[in-house]
Amino acid sequence: MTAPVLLRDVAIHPEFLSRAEQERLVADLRDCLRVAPLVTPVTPRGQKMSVAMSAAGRFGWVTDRKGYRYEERHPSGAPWPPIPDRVLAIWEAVSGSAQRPECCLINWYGEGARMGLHQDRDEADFSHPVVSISLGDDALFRIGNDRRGGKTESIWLKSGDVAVMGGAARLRFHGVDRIRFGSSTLLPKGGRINLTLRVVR
DNA sequence: AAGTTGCA
DNA sequence: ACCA
Repeated sequence: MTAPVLLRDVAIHPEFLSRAEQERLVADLRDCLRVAPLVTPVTPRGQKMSVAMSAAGRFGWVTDRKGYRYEERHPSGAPWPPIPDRVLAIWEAVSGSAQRPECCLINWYGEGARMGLHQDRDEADFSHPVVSISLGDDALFRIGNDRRGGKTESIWLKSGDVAVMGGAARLRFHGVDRIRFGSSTLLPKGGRINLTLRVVR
């Protein structure tokens, strides 16, 4: 395990997960997605997002014409599946938080998918970090400031990297500018899965 | 409002 | 690649 890299107060653990661990995680996630299939979310302004989304845990983050919020059920009406133990173990290893995450957002990036600069601020307590796990294709991650505007910095995240956004990084605007589609062999059809773990209440 | 585009 |  390599020492964490700091980028604008985000602690990035390169290659935190071995290839075998990544493969086991992907198998767990396939089980989750059978219960809670990926959906293409719509923003409150009616624009389709380019990422496909699902979740595990008590709460899932959702967006539609009504707004951004946490919901206890998938849009189908079914409860979200539990967060896999292997995912919880990563949180316990890096978060420094005594509380367990209540949401594991599952974002799937296909070719050309992006995530615009945004803040994670739909949670009640910002003293808990957000933990982000990268699986599959490389992603160009960008991080800025607590408010829109100003300088930003970017880094390529690779499969198995784990990023912790806590403290000064917790409310920074961040996003994904680009995916190097096909750069990893983890997912046979290509693409990237990002897991974000959060304490919601 | 977690998007999109045009321009430096 | 980056920003308004």
